[in-house]
Amino acid sequence: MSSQISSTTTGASSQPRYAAIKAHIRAQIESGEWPAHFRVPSENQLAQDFNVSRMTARRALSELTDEGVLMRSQGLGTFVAEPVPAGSLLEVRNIADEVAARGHSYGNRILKLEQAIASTEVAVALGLAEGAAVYHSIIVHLDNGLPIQFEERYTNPTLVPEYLQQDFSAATPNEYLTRVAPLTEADTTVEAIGADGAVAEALEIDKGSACLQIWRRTMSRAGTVSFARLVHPGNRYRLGAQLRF
Amino acid sequence: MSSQISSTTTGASSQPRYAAIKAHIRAQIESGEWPAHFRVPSENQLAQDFNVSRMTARRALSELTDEGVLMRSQGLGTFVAEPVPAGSLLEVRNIADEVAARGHSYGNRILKLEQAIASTEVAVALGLAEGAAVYHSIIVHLDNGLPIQFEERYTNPTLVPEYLQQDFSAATPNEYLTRVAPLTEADTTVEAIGADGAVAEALEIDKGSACLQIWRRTMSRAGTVSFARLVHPGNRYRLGAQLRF
DNA sequence: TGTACACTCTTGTATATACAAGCTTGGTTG
DNA sequence: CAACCAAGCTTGTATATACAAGAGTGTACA
Repeated sequence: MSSQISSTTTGASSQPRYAAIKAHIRAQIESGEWPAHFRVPSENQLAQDFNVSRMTARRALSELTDEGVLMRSQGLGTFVAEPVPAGSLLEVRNIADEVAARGHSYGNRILKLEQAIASTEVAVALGLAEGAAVYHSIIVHLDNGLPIQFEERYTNPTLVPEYLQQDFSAATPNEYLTRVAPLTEADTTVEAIGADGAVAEALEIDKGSACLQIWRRTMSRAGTVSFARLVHPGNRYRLGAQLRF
Repeated sequence: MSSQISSTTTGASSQPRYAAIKAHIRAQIESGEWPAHFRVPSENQLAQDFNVSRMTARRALSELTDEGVLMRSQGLGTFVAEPVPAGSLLEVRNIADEVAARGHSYGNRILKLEQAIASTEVAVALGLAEGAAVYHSIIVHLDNGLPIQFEERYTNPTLVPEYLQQDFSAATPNEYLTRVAPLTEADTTVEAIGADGAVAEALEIDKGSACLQIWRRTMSRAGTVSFARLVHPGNRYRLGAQLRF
């Protein structure tokens, strides 16, 4: 075949060729032509359609995947990703409820559930003495099987002595804590970070990829109940907050 | 030349080869061996050192660049990026001061400065009637010449009638507004978004790449002064907030 | 009937090669 | 001395090719 449209060697007159392919795919998605879960043409198909090599078509698909627009899986194909879900910061809502509200299935993986010794930072946050015993849990929350939150939590054992005995596959820590110690106040800190090793592995993303990290200290009438670090993959979450000061 | 260490064709026994190169570079940076602005070995050099092709070495460098670890520029080389600067959400600080506090040079580009008609959304935010006249400005703020904030702002002309006459290359809108209408309150919303076309162009990043977007409505005793949308490239900014409720 | 195997399509990794284009350096020339 | 130009480095784009590995399909054989 084939037309051999213009120059064989590139030249990059103005924009690279893979950009045109990316733009085309984006347009199809934005116009609604290709809905979520739609199967995108294969690398070879795109290469043929746009008269470029497979590696060039591949680059377009790879970049869109990095940007969260597409999802790929070896042997199956490339698919339009779901739009990023939106979560709320202000209401300290249960992540399981958020997922359910989207009509998705909720799941979690309990990576750690133990008693530990408070570091200086944790002790200060919980209002305990350094070296005091605290409960430490690490849980990954799943939305349709896909990790969307890494939760590392330190809990005050004097206020919630039965924390370690809970079945967190049934009710999330947040749900349990708000039930046994109704919260009156919370400090929250938001930042954008690159995933470290442990987080990257747990969330099944590349080390260093962008995440939203939330630090939250929840307080009840009796004192500081819990100190949590919540990390969301940037690609799979969106976060809104109304702050007032 | 060459050793031809093992198999010519890949095999991908466990981890891809570019991962080893990425890990090596990360290790050098984390150990402090390669400080910010350090010039990383070239693609050809790495290819030789690790006994891979240039394209494989290139992949390692490209991915680390996407992740914000490195910076590349054609003709010059590849360099270790500065750690992402941290900004504050709570204190509504002047972006110029933030930049100066880091010892960097501040600059800006004024893309738009005009009178406009309030859309429904803007009218509601500013407490004006739909269709009322508002001042509209778009400014890009630069840190050492690199765009770090896209600021789109709607200002209430009844409270700040001389807004359009200001020289915003000398004092940022924020600085001017806090001087003429001391703020008493602010609503802020934070979310992670993919850059749209206009933002991507202004911030010199790829369309769709991750950004922190802040909506902020500032109020003074006399009423709502201004409604701003601030977009930071995720790679070049970090944001902290203490929320309380 | 049912299991195993081969075939085919997909994405993933890796290489060798070519040329484009940006920046620095050094030499040549006016 | 200054201006210009060529050489040599860098990264950026593009191709053709090869093999690896995951997933589905269908056929042949026990």
